[in-house]
Amino acid sequence: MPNSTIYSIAQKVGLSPSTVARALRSDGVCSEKNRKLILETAKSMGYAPSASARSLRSRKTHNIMFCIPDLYNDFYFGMISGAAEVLEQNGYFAIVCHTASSLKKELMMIDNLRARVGDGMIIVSFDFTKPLVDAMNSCGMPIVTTNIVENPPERLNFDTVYIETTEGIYIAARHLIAQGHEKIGYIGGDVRTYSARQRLNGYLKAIGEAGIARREDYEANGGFTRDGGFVCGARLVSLSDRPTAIVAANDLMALGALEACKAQGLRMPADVALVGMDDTLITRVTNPAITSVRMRQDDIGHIAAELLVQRIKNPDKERSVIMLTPDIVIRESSIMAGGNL
Amino acid sequence: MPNSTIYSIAQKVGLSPSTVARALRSDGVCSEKNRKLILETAKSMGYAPSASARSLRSRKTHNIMFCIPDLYNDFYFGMISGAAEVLEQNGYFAIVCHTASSLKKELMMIDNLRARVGDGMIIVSFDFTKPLVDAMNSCGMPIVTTNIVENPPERLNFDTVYIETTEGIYIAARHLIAQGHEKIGYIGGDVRTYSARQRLNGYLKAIGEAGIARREDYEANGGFTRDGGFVCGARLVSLSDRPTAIVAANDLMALGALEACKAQGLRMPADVALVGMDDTLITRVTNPAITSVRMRQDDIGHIAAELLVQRIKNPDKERSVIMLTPDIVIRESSIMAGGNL
DNA sequence: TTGAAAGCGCTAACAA
DNA sequence: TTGTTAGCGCTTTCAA
Repeated sequence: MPNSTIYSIAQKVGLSPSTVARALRSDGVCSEKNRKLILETAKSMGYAPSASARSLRSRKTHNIMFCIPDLYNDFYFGMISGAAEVLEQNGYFAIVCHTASSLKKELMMIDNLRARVGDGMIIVSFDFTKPLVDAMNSCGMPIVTTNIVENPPERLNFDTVYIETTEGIYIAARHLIAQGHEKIGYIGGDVRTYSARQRLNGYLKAIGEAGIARREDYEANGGFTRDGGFVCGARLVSLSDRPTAIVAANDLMALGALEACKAQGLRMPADVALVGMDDTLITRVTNPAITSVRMRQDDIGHIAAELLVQRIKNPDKERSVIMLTPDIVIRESSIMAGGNL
Repeated sequence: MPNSTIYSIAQKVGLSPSTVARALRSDGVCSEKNRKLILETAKSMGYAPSASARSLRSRKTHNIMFCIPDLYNDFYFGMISGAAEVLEQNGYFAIVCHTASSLKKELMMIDNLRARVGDGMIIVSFDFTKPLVDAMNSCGMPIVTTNIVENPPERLNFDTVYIETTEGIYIAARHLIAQGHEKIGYIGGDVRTYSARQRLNGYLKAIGEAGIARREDYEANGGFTRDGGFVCGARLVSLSDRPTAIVAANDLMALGALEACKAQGLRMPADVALVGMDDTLITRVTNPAITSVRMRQDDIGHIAAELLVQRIKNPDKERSVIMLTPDIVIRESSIMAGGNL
């Protein structure tokens, strides 16, 4: 059906193609009489402008590619909708691309960007390895990342908005300390990864500042999985000198830890208090609901989109790096009064 | 950076643009020597083919638009990945479009499809109202829906793959009946909606077949929300003649019902058995884990993609309507042995 | 206010 | 195997 063009319309109404084109765009100059005629004719002929012809000529697609490593994770929803909102306001359309954390796909997306599938890209990735960073750097198109690159080359050609992970865990631990806890266990990840080190540092900083001595037996590596959280949680709470509170470096591990506590018949938060991280749906479903650190996904999306729009308008502007600070959403798992199993 | 074209490359290597174009496409005929030269030159010049030029000329984008009403719902993940897999195998790239259940956005997406942003569309929508169905019908592009249209006009121009909702609830109730339950409560939705009526019918069919009399006080409208499930669940289990099992028409309501049972100190499944629907993540997080009807999202995605690919290859083929039958994933909430609170 | 003409970068005949 | 040519449908000068 959509096979009519400005030419076929022009022929039908007896005007030139350029007049038709002008009439069709809201901004183009055209007499009211002709515009009305043209619009009606276009409609009756089922006219739809060709996106490729338009963007070939105008060098604009009005699309923004939004690359997500894992759609199966509600962590990214807020980011997507935060960004989409801003993008729409600026006349862009967000194309969500699922990269499944695969470098190959990520590189493919960069190629698509270079092929002008979109006018710019927001990319979320677990690890910005050298090949990816190089591809992004040399691609010559506006890109915004939502993580900081750990060992960046001397010059990065893209903007970044990120949230302080270290601070997030710090806040979680501080919250527990403020509740009077002094024996605080920590379930994190493999410290060979940057992200896991950042988080552990947040924990260490908080207990250090509170004058609490570090205890190796209070630290565990749960691998960011629910099972890992369960195993580590079980181990922590079966220590003879049991921690009275646990910080888990993500909600999945917090869930595992919660289950471990229940399995051992411990009341939460009365016997063990718990804080997770990411503020995902899980935290609202468990019983007790889990206090969690909110990583401000919506703000990240918002700001990423704004940075991108600015960059498209002004490709030569200085690189922006914006840091956000997390906050904590307090639920039943960490509050002394009114807890139940 | 990606500003080199086949012309600039042709000039540099001293060959014609068409030779360059042929060399660049893997299928094009070209001497090995020249191809090598061209490929190297293209790489050194940072060449990236223009997606819009290519698709303007070839009338193909190799994109498929995948419209989802609610990204904040893991129900659709399986569908997306199931479809993406098939699409990728066929050389297509899935563009995920978030319509947020808004008719306006859905119509916008149809317009984008008509503008050839993609070669076809898979659309998931809560309600295929007349304006939407009309737009899809007259758009002249390949479309696949994953729901059945309730009151279709005489002729539909798109393929459909859907899952029998009625059957899903039927299976859920049958499962409970097979466990020996005779007092089975039902938490559904507003029967003014098609989907809620379908589900209720599944429940009625199952108990009818089992010779169990219908009891109005065993049927509740939970509005498909967690809170609704809680209220209805609480009401059901406080009946003097308490049901020993509950079918909830989605997992959110099942969660609410589970919480209501716990709140009343009832053991699950010993005192009350429970089955939900949709097999979302929730079911694995609760304690006990909730038995749920799996709506075979991955298969739906798979088949939708296959139907679409076929339709693109052969636009004139007969309309296909494929019906899938749900199955049930049995977890702790409905099995007599080994249940705990 | 309208029209003519050129060209965005590619593909696809066809000819050499 | 390579080159020539003619568009795909639009936007964008420039001229009328």
